[in-house]
Amino acid sequence: MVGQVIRASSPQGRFAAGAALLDGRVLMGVEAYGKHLFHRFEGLGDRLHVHLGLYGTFVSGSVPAPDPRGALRLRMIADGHYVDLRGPTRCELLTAGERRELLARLGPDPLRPSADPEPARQRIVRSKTPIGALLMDQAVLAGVGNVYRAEVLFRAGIAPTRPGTAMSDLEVATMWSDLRHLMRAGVRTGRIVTTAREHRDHRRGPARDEDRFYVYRRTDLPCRICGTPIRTAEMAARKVYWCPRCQAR
DNA sequence: GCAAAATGTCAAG
DNA sequence: TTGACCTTTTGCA
Repeated sequence: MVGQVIRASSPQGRFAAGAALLDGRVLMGVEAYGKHLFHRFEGLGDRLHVHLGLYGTFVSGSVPAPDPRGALRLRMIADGHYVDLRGPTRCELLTAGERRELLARLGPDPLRPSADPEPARQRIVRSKTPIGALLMDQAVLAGVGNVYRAEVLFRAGIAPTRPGTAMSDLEVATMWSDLRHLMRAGVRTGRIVTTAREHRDHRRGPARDEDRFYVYRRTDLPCRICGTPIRTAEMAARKVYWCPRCQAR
């Protein structure tokens, strides 16, 4: 929709004032930092800031858009397409200063080509906090969530409970490049798949849903590598999953 | 029909 | 660390 005049509305009403400000403006660009999305509009200093949170979703399609149903926070229409936003934890207009403050609280985002992992490495190796909690901290790394935390630790063979201080520089560097690789694949395909082809039951074609992860949401199921039942526990307010044998270190 | 869970964050204590 | 919040889907009765 970039370059198009956007028709914006908030059928639910919670973002009615904001939508009215956006309506009729040209969308100039859209950018993501970690889990935060920013839209820039012509002639408007503020930017639209969207954070989906746990259950926010964008749904898009070709016009005509279906009649608004349920709680539809924001609908944008341009160039024969609509984009519906439901359930976000944030949908607001931010001034340049507010945006700067928000970005200042974020660690490097593995998806951004220019990101420098060094600040993340320093925070990790200087912290006694478990690596499973550090990976969820957006001030350490921006964009990593509960799926990537569990999966990247499995792929590295590292227990989520390991303190940051017990992480080597090489292990941190390896996790960073693995996150970069996995998250880019996620952007490219629109879904998260962290299993190597040879570790899926069906090795040809796109991964089936139940084949996408090594440990995430696989409590008590056998580890794909060693058969040991996958364990789960709360860490950093979310459930973390790991294989007690493959991630014994 | 209702509870619980879900790729998350923040304020309060 | 806990509870609140945003909304939909799924599983159970």
